[in-house]
Amino acid sequence: MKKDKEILKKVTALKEELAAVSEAHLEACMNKANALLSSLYQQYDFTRTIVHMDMDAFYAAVEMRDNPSLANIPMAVGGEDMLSTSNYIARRYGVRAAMPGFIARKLCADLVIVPTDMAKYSAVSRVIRSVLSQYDPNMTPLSLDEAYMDFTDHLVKRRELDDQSRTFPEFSETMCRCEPEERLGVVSSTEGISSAVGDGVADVPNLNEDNLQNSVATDDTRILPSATNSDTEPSEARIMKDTTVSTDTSQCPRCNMPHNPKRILFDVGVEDAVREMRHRIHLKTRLTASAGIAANCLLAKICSDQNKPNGQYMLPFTVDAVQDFMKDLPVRKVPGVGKVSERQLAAFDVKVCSDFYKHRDVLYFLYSGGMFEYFLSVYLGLGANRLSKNEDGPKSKSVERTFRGMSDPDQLRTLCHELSLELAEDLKSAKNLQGKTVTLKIKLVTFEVKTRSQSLPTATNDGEDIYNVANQLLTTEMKNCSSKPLKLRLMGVRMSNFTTSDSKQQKLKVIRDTNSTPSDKRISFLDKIEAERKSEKVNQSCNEPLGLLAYMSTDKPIGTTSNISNAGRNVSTKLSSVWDESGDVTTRKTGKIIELLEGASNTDPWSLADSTSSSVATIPSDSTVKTATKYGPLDFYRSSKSGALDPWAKDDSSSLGGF
DNA sequence: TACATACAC
DNA sequence: TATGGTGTATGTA
Repeated sequence: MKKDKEILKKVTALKEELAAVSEAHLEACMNKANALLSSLYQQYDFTRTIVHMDMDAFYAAVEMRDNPSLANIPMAVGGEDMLSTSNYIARRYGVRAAMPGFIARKLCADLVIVPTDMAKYSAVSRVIRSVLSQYDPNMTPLSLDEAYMDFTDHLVKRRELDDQSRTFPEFSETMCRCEPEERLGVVSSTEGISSAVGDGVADVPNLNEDNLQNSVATDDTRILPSATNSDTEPSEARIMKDTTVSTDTSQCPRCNMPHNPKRILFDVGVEDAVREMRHRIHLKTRLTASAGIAANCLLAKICSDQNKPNGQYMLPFTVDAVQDFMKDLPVRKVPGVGKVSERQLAAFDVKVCSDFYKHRDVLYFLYSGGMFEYFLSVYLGLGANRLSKNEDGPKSKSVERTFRGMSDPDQLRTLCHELSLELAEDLKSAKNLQGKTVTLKIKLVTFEVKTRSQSLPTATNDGEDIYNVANQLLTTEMKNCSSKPLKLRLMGVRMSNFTTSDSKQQKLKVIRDTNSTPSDKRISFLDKIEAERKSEKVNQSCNEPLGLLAYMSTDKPIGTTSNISNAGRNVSTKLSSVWDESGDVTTRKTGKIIELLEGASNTDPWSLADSTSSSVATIPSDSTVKTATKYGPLDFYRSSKSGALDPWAKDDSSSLGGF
């Protein structure tokens, strides 16, 4: 409603812009687009076979599995405030994920809402992943219930597998569904599996089939008809007619259920491989999955949605098939095109992917280069066909909480403190991550969202450090709109800009000192820094430009920008935070850290010009400069005898910040 | 770097 | 009866 208006406003603005543009300009846009198109066209690559698998209504399916009374009624998983997912019955009423519970109830009065149990879903997810890994050890999960796999290598190996390795028991609730684990010749670690069992998947008889003589009953094996087209049928439907039921009623020693004499043999082709994978997920979890098979991730992902639930779809590996498939695909199905983009694009008559082509001149004009290229590549059906290796840790960590309108500053501060401490704990348990950028997020009662961030010169994960920054940002915000009360419905704290083993990140270190600090203390602080560096196992050479951090005491607020001139060169700096003797961040309102990123000279005095006060300060020439040749940055501090010469004394004589 | 948006799950 | 939490990417300034 209100959102719609904003989108509309943006669209009309864009339309006006478009109307004002000359035809010649649009023609130029068309030419550019065509040029890009022909270069993109070169990029087709059908050498890999990518599979995207997606569990059907995952959370809801798990809950239905574990509580059969939920199986035939509309239900959803989540809270009254927000649903995570709904089962297919509830979907018929329009009940969807990301829908608040009270709206869902309006749509479906009988809706049963089951609370989320992430621990359980994680456990199930581990079991699923153990299956997926056997088809691609480098499988990359997108979430608990979704993953990409590159089947290329498996398909090669698969041709060498004997029938037995491609044979699995039929699914039956009341019979043994165990299978030998290593039959595909892929060593699978069973640790994850065994820990998952008992945890969250107690209902699955026994998933921990380490190996076993639970071999295949070959006489009763059904051969799948070789699949020629995309499969929409549930795998059970493929089981062949009636066969004599075996008289083998021996029990499985692991799950204590009778062996199922009925077996399914899966073929060596791609589609059977994927059907087999889905079947094995079903055997192990009693849950169904859908899958897409295509030449790249983009297509595979779109395809997995095609025959959902409990189906799969393969897009043939030819340019024609791909283009034909994309032609009529609604843009909304494209990953990355959400509600807003859909509306926006629709306003310019772009509804299906071929419209990306049809209106390429207009789109070229309207969108950024990156977005435009994405649109065209989507139109062509191009996408990554190597799975990214997920090797970098998280790029940010955050904690946020929604509550009922709150405006009391003390309460807000308390909350901010709690969030900061929580975040700190998260960071510590996440490989002791340390970050430099703290972001405060607030959502007003009006649903307006604001983020305010501030970067520190050094990384931290200390709760109080984080709070100091977050609270500073919060205070600024509260002051900033003091006319109104600043009523919030959400507050969040995020840390980003994590320190990596990159030399870049370790370029700068802080040296600080006060004149009240005896020199031994100063030295111990230097030692501390030194020790820190050693512990970070740095062995970078000194190719970086010399850097320096100086400390100055002031009452300027954080965020004040200053210009420092170093040998005639201006370097813009920003007041960011204050350290005490131990190097810990303590105060936020007084003090100043100045970073000089380049051009440090270790002999000349530095002159400092504060842009806000126009005052000029000069570092006395008796300053002592230390060079840390091994690590790159220049360490700089002044000898103890600063005295009256200290140019910064005028800023705050009480805590005279000497070097 | 700071901020707003959009998006996915 | 009143709309979540976590994380990523991108555009823009």
